[in-house]
Formats: sequence, C-alpha cells, structure tokens
Amino acid sequence: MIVHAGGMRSGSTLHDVAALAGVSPRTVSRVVNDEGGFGEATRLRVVAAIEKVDYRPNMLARALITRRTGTVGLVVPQMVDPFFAELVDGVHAAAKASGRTMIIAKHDDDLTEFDSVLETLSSFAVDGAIVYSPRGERALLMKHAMRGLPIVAFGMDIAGTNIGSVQWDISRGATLGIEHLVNIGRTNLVMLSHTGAGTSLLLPRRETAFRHTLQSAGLHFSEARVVRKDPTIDGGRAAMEAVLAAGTPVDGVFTFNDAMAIGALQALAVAGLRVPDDVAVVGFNDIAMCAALVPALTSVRLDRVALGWEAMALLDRLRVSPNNHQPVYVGVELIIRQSA
Amino acid sequence: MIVHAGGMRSGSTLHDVAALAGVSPRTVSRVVNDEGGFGEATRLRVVAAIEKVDYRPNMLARALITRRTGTVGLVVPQMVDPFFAELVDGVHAAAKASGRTMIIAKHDDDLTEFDSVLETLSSFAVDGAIVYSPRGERALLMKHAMRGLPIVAFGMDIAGTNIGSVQWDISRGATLGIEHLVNIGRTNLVMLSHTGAGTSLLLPRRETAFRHTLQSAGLHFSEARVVRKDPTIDGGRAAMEAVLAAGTPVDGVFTFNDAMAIGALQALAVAGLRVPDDVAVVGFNDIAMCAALVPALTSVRLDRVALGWEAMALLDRLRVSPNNHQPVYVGVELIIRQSA
DNA sequence: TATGCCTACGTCAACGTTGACGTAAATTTC
DNA sequence: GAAATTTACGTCAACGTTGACGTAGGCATA
Repeated sequence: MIVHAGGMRSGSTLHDVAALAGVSPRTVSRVVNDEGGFGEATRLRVVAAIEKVDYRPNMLARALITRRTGTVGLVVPQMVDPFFAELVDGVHAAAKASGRTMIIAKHDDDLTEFDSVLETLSSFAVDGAIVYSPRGERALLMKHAMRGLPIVAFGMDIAGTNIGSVQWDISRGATLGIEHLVNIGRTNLVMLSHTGAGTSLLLPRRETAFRHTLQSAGLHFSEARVVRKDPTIDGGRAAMEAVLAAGTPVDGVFTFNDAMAIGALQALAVAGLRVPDDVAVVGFNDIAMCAALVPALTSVRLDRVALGWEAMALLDRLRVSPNNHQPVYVGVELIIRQSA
Repeated sequence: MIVHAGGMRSGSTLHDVAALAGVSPRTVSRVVNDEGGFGEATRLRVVAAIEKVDYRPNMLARALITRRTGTVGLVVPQMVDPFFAELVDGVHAAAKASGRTMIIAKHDDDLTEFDSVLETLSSFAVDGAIVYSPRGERALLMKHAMRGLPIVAFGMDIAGTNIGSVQWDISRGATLGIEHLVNIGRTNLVMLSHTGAGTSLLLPRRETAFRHTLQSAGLHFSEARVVRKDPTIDGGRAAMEAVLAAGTPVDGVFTFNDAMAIGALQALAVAGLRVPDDVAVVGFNDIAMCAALVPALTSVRLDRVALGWEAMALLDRLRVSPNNHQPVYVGVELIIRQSA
C-alpha cells in the first residue's frame, strides 16, 4: 500500500517513514531517538520523511518494550482545596523542568478509587507516582510499590522497596507560627483544629506543637483552648464563634489551615473585634489567597515548589536504587503579613 | 521457566496464567474480558490461576491493538482557580459514573505546553479528551482532532471531525444576574470586568449582556460603568476602589467572576459601605466559597456536574459518528444569597 | 445417517516499537 | 598493507495482548 504523498493519515508509523526515506524502520528509530549510528545524509532524509508523513512515535508500543514513558503520575485527594491545587503546580513545575510530562489523578479520599488510580497509572507504565495518600493509607502504597511502581509519598513516614517520602516539618512550622503569637505579646492563645484527629497523620503534630510552645513560654494550656471543627471556612467560623461564645479570653488564634483562619477572620469581624489589634490570627499552609485577604493573613508557608523538586529527585533515586531512602524534609517558613 | 508457585513477580502475563491453568493464553484473555466461548470449569481454573500469580492486564499491550483504554483525558489551564478545580470534580464524577478513569493535565495557558499535553494524551490512546483551551485556541484542537483524537471543547463554538463543544449560556447567565440587580431596585449599576477582553472568548458576552440589560431596563449605560482589571481578588478590589474613588454613584455591582466579587466586597467593607444595603453585589461562576463568605455571595451558577455529563455523552457520540455535532448548552442559574 | 450448527477451545499474526546481533564498507592502527 | 576497529546500517525477535480464523467434538435437524 502506497502512502499518499503529503497525505495526513490517522497514524503513520516507523514503517511509513522508512519506506519514504528508503531505509529500514530500525534506522528511523535510531534517528528519532538520536541513538547515533546513522549518517548525516540519512538523517536528513529521515527527518524530511518524518515531517512529510507527520510521524509521531507511538508511546504505547515504545513503553511496551522499554517500560518507561517519561511520564510521572501525581495523585492527590482533590483540587478544590487550593492547598492541593498549589501542590499540583509545584510538582508540575518540577516535572516540566526535568523534561517529563505529568498526569494527575484524584481519589476523593476514597480507598477504592485510590487503588484503581494507582492501578491505572501502573498499567500506563508511568515512571513513578507522587502520591498524597488518603488518610495516610499505607497498605495500598506498599502493594503497588512491591509490584514495581516507584512511589514517593507526601507527608507520611514510609520507606521500603520502591517507596520513599517527602515531608514538611509540620511541627516546626506550627511552632514558628505559635511562637510568633507569643513574641508579639499575645498571652491568651487559642487553636482552631481539625475534627478528624484520629484519621489524619498530619494533625496531632500541630496540636502537640501548640501545647509544647505554650508550656515552654510559661503560658497556661488547657484543653478548652483547642476547638476542633471541619477544616473549612465554615468550620473555622463556627470554631471562632464557639470560642467567643464561651467567653474564653483570646488575643491570639492559630489555625489548622488557612480556610479555618478565613472563617475566624469572618467571625471576628462580625463580633466587632479588630485584627490584629484585638486578636491576632496565624494560618497554616499559606495558600495564595492569604495575601489577598483584608487583613492579609500571616501564615506558615510550606514550600510546594521545593516539595515538587524533592519528590522528583527522590523518584529518580528510587529508580536507581529502590531501597533505603530516608524521608526528605523541605523548608517551612512563617510569612508575616497584617493579621499577626 | 517455571513460575514460582504463589510468588509475586513484578509482572505476570497471560502466558503465566495460561501455563498454570493448562489452557492457551487466548482463552485466558477471553475469560479476562468476559468474551464468552469458554466453559465454566475452565473459567474457574483460569480465575484461580489469575489470583495465584496476581495477574494484571497490561494496558499498553491491550491498547496497542484495540486503540482503546477506557480512559479520558481532561485538560484545564490550571487548578488554583477553584472554578477549574470544581470543573474537574464535575467531569470526574461523570467519568466515574460511566466506568472510565480520568487523567488530568494542565497547560497554564501556554500553547506549547497545551500541544504537548494533547500529544501525550493522544500517544497514551485515551478514548477522548475534554479540553478547556488556552485563550480559545482552535488550531491545535483541530490538528489533534484530525489526527484521530476525539475532543470535546469547553466554552467555545467549534465543530468538525472528531470535535464538538459543550457550553454554558454565558449571555443568559449574565443577564440573569444583572436583571436581578435591576429587579431589587438598583439603578446605578457597575460592572467589574476582565482586562483581557480581546483574548478570552467568554468575556465579551458578559459585557454585552450588561449593556443590553441596562438599556432594556431603561437605565443609562456609559463606558465609565465598566471597569476592567485582572480577574482576581486583588483585581476586583482595585476595580471597586477605582469606582469609589471616581465618585461614580453605585448601588449594584456585577462582576466577571467570583474572585473579583470577593475583592469588591473587601473594598466596600473598607469604605464602610454595607452589602447589600448600600451596594448589592452579584458574582459569576458560583464557586463553593461563595456560600461561605460574609455576606454570602449571590452568584450565577454554571452547572459543572451537568457539564461533565454532557461532555462525556458528547464524547461517546463523537466516537460513534465523528461529524456534525451541534454545540451542547447546559443550564445556568442565579443563586440568590445575601449579597444581592 | 448425513448435514448443519454451535460450543469451546487453539493457532497464528499483528499492533509499533526497540534490544540483540549480524555485516559490509570505511577508517584507523601498527 | 594486513589486521583491527569503527561506522552505518539491516534483520529478526520480542514486549503482552487481541482479531481473524481454524477445528474437533457434541447436538439438533432433515
């Protein structure tokens, strides 16, 4: 069958190019992959032929043999929370810089969905997966890692064959935020925390830091100073309202995340309290919106770009030697704005 | 080579299963795909063997032949804007319900990145792509569609072989929002719009609706009543401040999107104006956060779940017959809350 | 009883590419 | 100038799966 000159077929192959250039498909492959082992004149003919038939390599066929695709998978619970959306951006930047394409998947904190997502990535032969596990789930991670998928997990201590982790030092971040409240002279601190203490691995560290920092500052800690609600704007507002309604004296608030801080700001405004004059507020995560709030929110920044880089680098190391990789920690930093 | 009984190999194949079950690989394939043409006793042996060697079909090999993967690609500019994050959710729900897995990619409004993303999806043989094109770019869409990738584009009028579109009736949505301001007795309306009028296809419709609605309500329209800034919180705040600084009389504000509305609320609060008593505000898109604001934001809701469904359904129709598909419109609705 | 059809498989090639290996000609080395 | 090496290719098989087709045996039908 003759390839119609200049015609755009739905898919041309190495064979089409080879026929047109008068060489073997293997040589075309060498040119495409720049393997060397071909002459300049040949290269030019092949390149011209590739152009003419609009040849694109078939990743499926290639990956079937090489078992590599130049693609990394990123798995997050969701993207509606800007924290994860910005995390995606950080990893995406790192992937792009290292010449890889990235495909994203979400699991909505559903274990079945999570499993099937890892399965899909695995069956597409991605070079590795960077994963924010639902509720710190480990078993499924281990399973897929053992089957041969290199995995970097966020925010959890896990290690083993084909698996490593990248984390922020949450405790230190929380301590930074709380110490700042102490340093600016606040003595009646309250923490607005996350209901699901038992299910999130990240949670207890912030509360622990709160307790310890208060104690080492010589301030009184009591359980009444920790209020737990949903980690949302509404949850933050409700928590702040509860604190005010209970009459707890308060001049400083530290929140589980920025959404709760936004809710707290709302409740304080409604109550006629000024921020930071009457009450100082420190958020956590430093989502982009923090800077656009009135007053702009002081928050603990978790460096998402650095996290993306470290995750990508760890993935590379896993592919070289799949074992014995220590958790990697990336920087946290307090961004001081108007609210505290 | 003998398969070690019960051993977990990095990848078992149809051949391993077949050897263990004492049948041909083709028969195992029939069982796996439930094609029929096998006896119950055979099926049981095969299933047991699959279990024992932990067999997983290799999607690459399968897709290489069938050219189908049961996977759809979703391409969006970014996910930091909650509007897109919620769009992802809508499509994801539809994909899940129709038994497909979804992979997501982002292009950051970069044409090169956009091209390479479509290339990647194409080379992974996704069954189709659902795409929010950067700045309404058409040529690249047509190119990839012509090469055989079924594409559903969001929010732009486009049709052709392997390509169709799904849209909201932006004009109607804008009209709903503006008429609401008129209906509650506001006569001095202002629109906070998007700077990049020339580059976004969606933009002019809202401004046109603003002009037409004012005129048909017998209200005075002047260019001074449209202020254009970045479609962000900061942009919205700046635009609102500009309106107030100019001394333009205003008791109703319609914004390009919710982020700008949030900025407007901030500026109004700083200026000591009450919402909605002094100034009513209507946003656009109805991102989830609208309900959590104080005051809760009245906004034009674009049904993202319905959009996901329609996109998925259109993709199916494209696969059956690749031509002559009219743009599909999905509902818009005004959600009235406290701000107007 | 011969014919036709259905069931339950097996065989073989193909999808598009790359790894392993072979080889003739050109080039370098001693 | 013969031997060794390198260059520039080609050939063949394999990756793991499915489509197309073949076939032996069982069963119903004429």
